[in-house]
Amino acid sequence: MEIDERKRKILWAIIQDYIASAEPVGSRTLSRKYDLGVSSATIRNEMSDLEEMGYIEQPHTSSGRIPSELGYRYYVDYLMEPLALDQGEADLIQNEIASKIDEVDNAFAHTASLISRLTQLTSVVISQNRHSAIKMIHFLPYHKPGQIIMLTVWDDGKVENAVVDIGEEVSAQELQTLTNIFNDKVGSVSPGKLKEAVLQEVHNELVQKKYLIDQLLHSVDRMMESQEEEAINKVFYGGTLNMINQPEFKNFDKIKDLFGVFEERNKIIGLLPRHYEGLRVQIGSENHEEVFQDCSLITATYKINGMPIGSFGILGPTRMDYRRVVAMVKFVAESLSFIISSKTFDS
Amino acid sequence: MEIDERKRKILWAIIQDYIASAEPVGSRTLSRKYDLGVSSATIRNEMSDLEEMGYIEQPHTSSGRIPSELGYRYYVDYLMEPLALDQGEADLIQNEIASKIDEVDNAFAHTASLISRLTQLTSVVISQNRHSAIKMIHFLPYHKPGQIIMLTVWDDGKVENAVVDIGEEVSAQELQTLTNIFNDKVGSVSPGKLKEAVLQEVHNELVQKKYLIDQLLHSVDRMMESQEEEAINKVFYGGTLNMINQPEFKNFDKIKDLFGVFEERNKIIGLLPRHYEGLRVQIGSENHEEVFQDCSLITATYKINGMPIGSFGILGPTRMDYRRVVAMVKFVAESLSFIISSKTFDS
DNA sequence: TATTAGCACTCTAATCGGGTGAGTGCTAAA
DNA sequence: TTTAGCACTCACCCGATTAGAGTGCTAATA
Repeated sequence: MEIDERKRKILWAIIQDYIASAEPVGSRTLSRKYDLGVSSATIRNEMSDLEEMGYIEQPHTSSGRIPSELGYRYYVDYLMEPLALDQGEADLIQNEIASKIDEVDNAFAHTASLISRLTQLTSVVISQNRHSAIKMIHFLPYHKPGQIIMLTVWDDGKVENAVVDIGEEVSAQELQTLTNIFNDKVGSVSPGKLKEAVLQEVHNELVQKKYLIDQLLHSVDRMMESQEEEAINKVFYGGTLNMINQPEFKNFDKIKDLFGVFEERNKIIGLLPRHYEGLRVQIGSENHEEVFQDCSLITATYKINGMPIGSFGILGPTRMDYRRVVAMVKFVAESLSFIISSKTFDS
Repeated sequence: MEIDERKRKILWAIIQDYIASAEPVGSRTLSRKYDLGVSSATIRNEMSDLEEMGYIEQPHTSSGRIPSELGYRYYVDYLMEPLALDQGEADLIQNEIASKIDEVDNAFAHTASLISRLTQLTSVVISQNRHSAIKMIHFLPYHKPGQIIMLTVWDDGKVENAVVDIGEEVSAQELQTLTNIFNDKVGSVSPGKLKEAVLQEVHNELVQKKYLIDQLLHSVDRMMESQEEEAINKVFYGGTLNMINQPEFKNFDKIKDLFGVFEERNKIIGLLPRHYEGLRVQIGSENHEEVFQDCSLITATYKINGMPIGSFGILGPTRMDYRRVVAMVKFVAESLSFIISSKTFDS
């Protein structure tokens, strides 16, 4: 059997109506509310066909039909005409991102919150801090004996500091010397070869400080490790509570499971795209997380100067307004890309 | 009317039973399960008295009785005998805190999570970072022109850094000079007088850098402000989802309101004690937050070297096991105080 | 041949009424 | 003062009934 124009129209109408009402849609409702030009009996026949083809299903005999996952998929791929975001909303989003961009984490958190307010769904931002390399190191005195401050500047512009134990007193002068030695090497040598390179430089009066230098090299290693760990993605949610309002989640166990997943940040990260750059619509069981069986997840990656560095997504019940949400996700990902790129252009 | 020994016993039994079962307690249940030495009819009479006195109430005629807030209050104040924490649990808690103490925030988060697992309730830690003063400042070169790194060491040992715009190129040499000037003053002068003191020092070749110095002073101010903002209490929750399991919260609106309050961190802060040092038991409407009308909140402050720096609390339905929770809160607050104090002894 | 009106049928959700059980309050006897 | 006994109340469960929305099928129609 083939899906002809009339079937398409009916499927479209069923999905429209179901998205709005969350109730199974019957043939009479369709013939009344949508201008299909045929009687409810004809619609019934067509619906019967659509059901056989798997696009819609009946919760029980003698109830109206609801879209199946396949139905939503067809809708998203072929029926849904693109929607331009309302200008007011677009401005709102861009302002929100732009005004908070100085504190990037802050910008993410606020964006997630704003989008969830606009959609009444749950939004999530994942920021994948990419690894970076050390560009400059400073060793500075600290007021506790046997400890110094190590300050590192990274090639993405980030500055980090740590207090490190070195077990002996070192004068400001010596720290300066060490700083110079490390800085000479750190920019020009690969991280693995730093140790070797630094040790080459150690001669004369510094030989007796061999132990100290080992300590420092060790601290640098640790700092790099901890940076890598931090680079593990950060997750920002907005409007998780909105899920409680969705009729498909009027069930305590579901809510509990859902919030449980929200708390396990790693799971969410696994569900959002990392490298894929386009827009992704995952419907129902297409996303492999049990609690999200009744959900759809629309995601896109955002980029800095063309390189994907994180993703943005909106989560809601499969019965969501795909048109609007898709437009929203696209726009947010683009705005994030644009604004973050423009801010870090000179890095 | 006076509350005599028998009434006390009956009230005690009612509360015990209700805490365990979450069901209204009837006179027959009491006479069967508790060895009160009188018939159910007598208990009925006594219960009638207790109700008149306001210690218990009836959800509806012909149901059993449940404790009123006054009843819980009486129980907590006069009936409940103290409970020693199970040794295994005590060890578990201390290990958890001790093993995570290097990252204080981490220790708080894990402690909250552990306690909520042990009690099946929600736990919350508030850490009030006290304000501190700058002890040392370094100005260092940054790789973007017109910007430098400002590194501040605070008198509680914390080290912070920030990249600041200064709008002009400054040599490493000049930065060193400025660092020296600022450092001379910053330790010895009150923050308000820093500006004055620094400017006094500015003569000769530095006069032409007046604008630069203004910029730096401004940055220092901003850093102090932002530190103060951060010093606003941090909140760590554990087991917020446990509230969903409580029969008194089998209601979507309540759950939603509750989680809404959890998200508004400031509200929680307002509910926990800041300066009060002992143990506080707030029952039902004793805590002035509408959503917590059916909750009790048991809190205690923890201290560093005798000075309260935060608080720990457990939130649950009014029908909670006060004996156990009180013991738990006491123990956690003491452990936090002890372990944190011992770690920061030399600060 | 495609469409439609009509009708019997199905299933859910809401409503109603009786029965059950836990519990109370009151009264009168111990 | 305590207790046994009894009438009464109320929530809750269960089954039957009904209303309503919707379907599938059939036969008539264009």
